[in-house]
Amino acid sequence: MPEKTGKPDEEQSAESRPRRLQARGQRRVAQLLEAAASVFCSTGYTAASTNAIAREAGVSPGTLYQFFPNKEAIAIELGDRLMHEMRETYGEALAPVDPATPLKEAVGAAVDRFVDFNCQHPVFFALMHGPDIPGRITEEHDALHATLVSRVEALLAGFLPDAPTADLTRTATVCVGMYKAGLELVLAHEGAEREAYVRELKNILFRYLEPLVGDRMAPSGARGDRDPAWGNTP
Amino acid sequence: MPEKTGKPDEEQSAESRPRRLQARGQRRVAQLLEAAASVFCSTGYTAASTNAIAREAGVSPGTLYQFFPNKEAIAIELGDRLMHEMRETYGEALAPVDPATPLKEAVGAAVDRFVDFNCQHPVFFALMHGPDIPGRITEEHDALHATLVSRVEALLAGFLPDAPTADLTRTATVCVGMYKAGLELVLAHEGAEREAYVRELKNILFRYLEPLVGDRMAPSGARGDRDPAWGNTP
DNA sequence: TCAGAATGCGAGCGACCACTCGCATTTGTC
DNA sequence: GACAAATGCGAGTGGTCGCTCGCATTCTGA
Repeated sequence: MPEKTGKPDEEQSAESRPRRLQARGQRRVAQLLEAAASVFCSTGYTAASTNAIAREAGVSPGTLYQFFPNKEAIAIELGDRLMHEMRETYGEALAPVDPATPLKEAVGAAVDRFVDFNCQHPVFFALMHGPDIPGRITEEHDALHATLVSRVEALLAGFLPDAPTADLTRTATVCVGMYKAGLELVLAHEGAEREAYVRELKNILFRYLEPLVGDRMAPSGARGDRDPAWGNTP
Repeated sequence: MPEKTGKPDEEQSAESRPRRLQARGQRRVAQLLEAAASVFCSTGYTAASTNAIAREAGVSPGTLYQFFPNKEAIAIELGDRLMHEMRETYGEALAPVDPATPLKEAVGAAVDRFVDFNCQHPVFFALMHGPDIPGRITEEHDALHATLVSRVEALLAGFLPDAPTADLTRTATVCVGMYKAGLELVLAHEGAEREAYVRELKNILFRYLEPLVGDRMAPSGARGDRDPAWGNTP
């Protein structure tokens, strides 16, 4: 629809933005993305209306469509920017794990990184876990998910070279699933309680993996040195 | 609503169903609920259109509204029937736990019960976890969630009488959250792989709780008798 | 047998939403 | 200053969806 008459000058397919964004335009785009993040966060993707996003940004619906060809493109641009910032902040390989680090610290560091990012960008969780989101976002989410799983799988393979691949994949999938569930709990609380849930998430993952990895990675000798169970302040 | 609350004089507020359902009508209701379950399962609540439900049931939209006042009522009736069947199957107190049973068996039995139910009624999960569902369903879900949390909390309190209430609540919340995430993984697989995920879910919960409960409930003596790690067939 | 209730239909209504169009205003560039 | 491009507006358009209405058919009970 956005393409006009069938003239042979084929620019980029269906680009609705002007060829060059002025400073004002870039400001508008940022403004609109911020508003979209807010609306997506509070109502989810499908329930968010483009008119509501425009209103939140203080512009008219027409202005919104001056910069985005459709509603999906807003979510995609938002997702792309978040993804980019994530990779930029935490390196190209998400949460690279050195096989020499003790399991406890590896888990703790990975959890801290991702929790930090999600706490600073709550819309990321909303976009990646909404059950209604459109195609492109789902692709990005699936890609991220696969990356996470295969990375955890690789870490586990270093500890368990003899384990069947199917078991490794399953364990990695479980880890990522538990991380997501824990992240939801973390984001649902604030302050000290949030920190407590972060600790519990680390406990979950560590205790799940510890018997698989074995004593090789246990920080001290006997397994009897039980964790303080409640409220071990890091 | 199958049971009519005893209102003496005034007509029930906005009751669209006929006063007495004939056999045909009861069949239609069951048919419509089954169709709704199918549509809700595949598209979620909000994306499911009443016309699609009617079409799936092989009736006209008007017929659907002969038996349900609105779309929400369909989901509510479905939720009520599932809730009722759940309580009927597993007893009024959901998964009642005898404080004398070992932790491992208690966790295993509870997980098995709920997994069985959710595998037989996949729409239950869809209804209870959709982010878009209307008020009444959310209330029911919250009630079920609170029941689960408080029940786990009570179980933990039996093992840890000295622990602060906030910690008990948090641990119970984590357990329920992990159970939900595990259930999602279980439902996403089939056959042998599904059973493997069930075992992993039990492992997750057991290993998380074991260090809290302590050796008191460990089945055998030394903690060195590690689980076979992979594929312990119960 | 027959009145009235229950069941069934499907076109259509109103509301909402993603998105468009014509036109006015501002900005960059020469 | 002049011109084009970029920006901005908001009523309007087409489509979907929840739901209604009038009317036809089938069943129940006396």
